[in-house]
Amino acid sequence: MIMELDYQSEVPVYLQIRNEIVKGIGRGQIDFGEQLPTVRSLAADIGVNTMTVSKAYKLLDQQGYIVTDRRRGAVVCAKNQMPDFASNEGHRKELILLASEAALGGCSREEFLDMCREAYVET
Amino acid sequence: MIMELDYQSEVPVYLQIRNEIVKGIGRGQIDFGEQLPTVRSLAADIGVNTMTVSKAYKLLDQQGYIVTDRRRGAVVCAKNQMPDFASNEGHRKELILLASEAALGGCSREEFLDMCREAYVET
DNA sequence: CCTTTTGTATTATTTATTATAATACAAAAA
DNA sequence: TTTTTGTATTATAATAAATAATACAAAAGG
Repeated sequence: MIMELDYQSEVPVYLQIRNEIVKGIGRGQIDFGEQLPTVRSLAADIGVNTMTVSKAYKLLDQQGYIVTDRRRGAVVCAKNQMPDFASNEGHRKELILLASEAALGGCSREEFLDMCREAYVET
Repeated sequence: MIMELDYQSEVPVYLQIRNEIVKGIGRGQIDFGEQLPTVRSLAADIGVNTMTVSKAYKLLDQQGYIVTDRRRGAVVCAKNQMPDFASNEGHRKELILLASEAALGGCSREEFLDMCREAYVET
């Protein structure tokens, strides 16, 4: 599994792993129902501790992106079981902050929306 | 100065202060060129340590939102001096992650753009 | 049966971050 | 001269992040 990590980033590694997997599912590089690599193999691949990957998987499980099972490993949920976006108040607040920064940073509403449109990849 | 802080949040207090000020400027609640409260008064207002507010001001200064001066205090920059948004790669990556989560979470591209449009308040 | 594999729990340790506290400083303004 | 400004300093405490080594329960494969 390809995974771009930035060890200089202020974003913790386990969160970066979580984010990369979410983007992978969103882009279609990881399929719904697909079995993720085991924590041990992924940890070896990217050169981090087993528990760091486990922490990422646990978070993905808690957020409803995957189901982890001691016996079956980690499996991506079905499309219709993914966590709802519109009802997530945290995401709304993130968008408001980003939009504020955009407005201050010289982006008109339409320019901002163009960037948002570009960020959303149709599957 | 009104400031909503969540001490249960995983976002550090100094970052929340920074974010609230950026949103305040973006919403027009804080004017360009306006003098911000002193670190001591804001710290007393919201009940945190002086250095916590100082850290927020220092970050805002480094990012180009305000100018701090030992003698003149903290002053919001002019509109045309605000940090550029479109060229900020970090913001692009944030948008891509959000868009991925939106796509997985049942938001069509248009629904996602509606949320983005709603988040951007015209001044 | 036995071995392997699974995610995770546990314990210990190290490092970095966050926040508080009390003090101090340089320099402009009053 | 005194006050006010942001910030530097030093110390301390609490929390978070990452590593390390080990262990466990339970299913799967042989």
